[in-house]
Amino acid sequence: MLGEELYVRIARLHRLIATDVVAGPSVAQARTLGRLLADGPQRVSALAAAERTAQPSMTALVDRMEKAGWVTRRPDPTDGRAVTVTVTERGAAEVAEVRVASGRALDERLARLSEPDRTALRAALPALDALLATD
Amino acid sequence: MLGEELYVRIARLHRLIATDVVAGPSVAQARTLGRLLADGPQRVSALAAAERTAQPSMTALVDRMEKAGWVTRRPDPTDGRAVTVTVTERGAAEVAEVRVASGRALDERLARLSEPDRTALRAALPALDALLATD
DNA sequence: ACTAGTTAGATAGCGCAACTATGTAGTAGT
DNA sequence: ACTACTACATAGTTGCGCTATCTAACTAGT
Repeated sequence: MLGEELYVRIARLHRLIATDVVAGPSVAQARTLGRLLADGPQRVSALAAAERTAQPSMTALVDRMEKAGWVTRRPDPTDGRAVTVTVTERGAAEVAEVRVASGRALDERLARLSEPDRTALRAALPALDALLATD
Repeated sequence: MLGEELYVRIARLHRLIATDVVAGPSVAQARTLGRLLADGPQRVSALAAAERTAQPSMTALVDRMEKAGWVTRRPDPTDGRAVTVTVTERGAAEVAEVRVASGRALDERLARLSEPDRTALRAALPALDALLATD
């Protein structure tokens, strides 16, 4: 089955990219910052749902990113319970940097592959997106 | 750059498969059990190197798997310092089960994709392996 | 053979990321 | 106004990673 084949490879690849991260936001933080940059400021609960985590997990994640100065919490003017998480300029710069750095680490590995292999990976990107969209 | 594109998707996919895991070995444990099944009993340090973790991390991972009854530690007869980690029958059964289960969860998602998307993913498997082999 | 250095693994102690259960406000419905 | 629900925070646990350090055992050099 394809699922079984993919499962192991994704697990190992994740380990690979997590190891290559040197500084700045962790993988989970980069994931969340990326989401915030793509979709704009959001509530904690909306972020948690988007990232498929429990709400307390997201609260903690936002805590750490706020402490690092990458996001800010702002009270929602229309709802006193809600909090809006926004990426700061420093956060945006940081995520751009870590993306380039992690991308470069991966690119160095990709450079050692054959051209057909790289083509196959490039061709699989839309399929990966479709897979991620299955909710 | 391709690396940047892949980076984010792998991170999200990992989150996806980790969320789908219901019981049994975690992703890290399944990864290590799979390695042990593929390459046979190994020392802790060999496992750590293969899984790209620090040796104390692997000691802890083996601790948890040993407690769960999935592996055993045995003294190496030729080297008094070394320990050989072996998968138990229960461990082998468990990893087969979790692979099928996780594979199935992914397969359910894959079933919702288009045939060309599935073909593209299947075609990318060798490239993923090549990427994993870049050490 | 003895000492010095190296290697294998375990331990201690840390941080991050996830979870469940629960608490505390604020909002909304009747 | 009371009740129910919702949004977030807090407490406490677990898993997985790390570095620094310890002990025991092996290896080499004299």
